[in-house]
Amino acid sequence: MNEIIAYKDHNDEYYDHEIIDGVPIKSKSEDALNIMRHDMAHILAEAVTTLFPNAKPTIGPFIKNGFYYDFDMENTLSDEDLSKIEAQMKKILSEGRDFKKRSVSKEDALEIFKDNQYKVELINNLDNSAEINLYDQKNFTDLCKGPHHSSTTEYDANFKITSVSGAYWRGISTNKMLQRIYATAFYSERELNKYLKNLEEAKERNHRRLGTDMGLFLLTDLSAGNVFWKEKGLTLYQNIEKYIRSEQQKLNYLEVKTPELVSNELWIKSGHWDNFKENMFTSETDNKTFALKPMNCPCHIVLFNSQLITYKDLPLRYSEFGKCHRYEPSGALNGLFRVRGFTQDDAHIFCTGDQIYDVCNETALLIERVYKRFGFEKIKYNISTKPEKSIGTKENWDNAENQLKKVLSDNNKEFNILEGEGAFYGPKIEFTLEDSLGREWQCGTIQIDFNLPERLGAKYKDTNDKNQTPIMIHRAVVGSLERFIAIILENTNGWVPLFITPIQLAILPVSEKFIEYCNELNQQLKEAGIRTVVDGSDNKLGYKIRNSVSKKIPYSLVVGEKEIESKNFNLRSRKGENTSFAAIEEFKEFFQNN
RNA sequence: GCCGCCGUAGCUCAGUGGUAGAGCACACCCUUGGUAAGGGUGGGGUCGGAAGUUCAAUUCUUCUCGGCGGCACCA
Repeated sequence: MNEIIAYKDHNDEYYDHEIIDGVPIKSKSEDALNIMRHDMAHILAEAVTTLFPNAKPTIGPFIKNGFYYDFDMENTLSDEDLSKIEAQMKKILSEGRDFKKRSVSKEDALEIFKDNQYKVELINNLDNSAEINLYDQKNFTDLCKGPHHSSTTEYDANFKITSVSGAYWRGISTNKMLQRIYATAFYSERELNKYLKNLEEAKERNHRRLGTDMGLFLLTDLSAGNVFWKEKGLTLYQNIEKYIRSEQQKLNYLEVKTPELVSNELWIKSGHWDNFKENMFTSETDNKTFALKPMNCPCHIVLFNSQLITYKDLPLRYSEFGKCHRYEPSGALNGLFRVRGFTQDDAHIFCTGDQIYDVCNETALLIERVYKRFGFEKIKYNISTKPEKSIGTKENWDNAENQLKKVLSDNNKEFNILEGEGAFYGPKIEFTLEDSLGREWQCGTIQIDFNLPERLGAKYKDTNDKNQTPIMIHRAVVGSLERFIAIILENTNGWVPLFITPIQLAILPVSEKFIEYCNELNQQLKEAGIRTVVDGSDNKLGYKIRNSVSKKIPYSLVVGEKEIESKNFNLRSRKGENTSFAAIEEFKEFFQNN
């Protein structure tokens, strides 16, 4: 079967009829899958309205991996309700449904949906000249522009309701909250199961669980959204910091540390007080108002302004692992992904307009290098351009945008342009990495700023001894260290790269007799900079191995009579593979090089 | 902040209108062991917090704090 079921335009917008320059959508294609998912949304709506006649369907689009439908209804849906709905959907599918398109006048449409204020609102928002389409199926009619398959009998639909949650009507927080039913759907049961398994896997890899099991950090209600780092977690954190620092030093960054608590005088000047006062932690002391810094940039400009800077000093790169605090709404907090106290691997580079290319180029390469080192190979790039409301001249914007584009294209990177998505103060590149479960995380950013240096009075002397305002480039590589640690943990299921892992090697004495030898060995290895631990417990070897593997220690070293006699040591990987070393010195090298 | 669900031992979780239980972990004892769990004994919980209903609340109700899934937000 390869028939045409719909068309799409070049913005991937779907149409139920042929359009100029349209691309046909063949059955069973990726696009057809989306259409099938939208079909399923209608099936879901029929099931819900059958079981709950008072439920008012609102909108129900397809989304990545599935679809949802929002309903306004009296009773809140329980898990049992969801099972019932799922069963009802299966029943409907076994009967099969045809989707029949019908065009009606606005008056007729308003009459048909008169009991559903949401559909009425949608109809009233339609262009008066627009054709109003309905899709009829047995027991259900929806206002819908389509397209749909002509019948559910054209494919197998394997679906599962995954969750129910609240969602504002039209996504506006002052509107009524509706109940959104999420579901996933695929053609084959195999694909469905694969997807569900992936969801399970993601749950298993949850960084909160890993953090607890591995003894990395503590999250407690004593300070919601702030992390208590335990010694192992801090080791991880410091190793990440150390590596990024070493890379930055190669690029002549000047690492600084600015106060966490700063007078609101600075935030008023920078404009943050006006815009984000409600989201800042403040303190009244000595009749003055202070705020915990929500970002580092104004502080770096304070440092910049404290000295006489000339064109010879540019580009000037201030970096800081800056601890910032933002009052995030309670519902936004999410493990280490979204916290109130976080550390940015921040830097601000002051430069001239001519230096934008070089600075952004070195930064883009830095970001890529760092991601690779942490095991992320797939990176996506977006460039956000001038929004409607912005400051700075058109010329400056064009220059900056072109330089950003040139950086990426010169490095043979494909990128998307997000028109008008830039900040009001300048364009940016965003770096998004993809993890081993296919999830995407936006981490790095390079942002050009035409505003803040001017606003805070930053100046440098040019070759004519005239004062000029520098351009400032904000950049972050991993973004928030806290969040990045969560990403790394979930990406690797706790098997973080060897050079940052808190404990690299567990030394396992075969019996009590060898503990002393192991302790000496441990001391030697520690002095060589290897992070080791001795398991001197009264357990059998198999148990010790199991234990060190479950604590995510990547290597173990079994030490007994055999090893001590022969001086031949086997480094055991977590998978049980052994690498033989003729002397301890040899694997010092192994750890230092990995 | 909003909607829904949840909060019981260090961890994962069971359970009940009559003040609690398992597995793992931990301690001690036996075992001195060779590559993913040897055996025994034992300690440990104001059942998130406050108030209410009740003869009696961990269990029911309300409030509150926190967590999770979304929505909204994210300089």
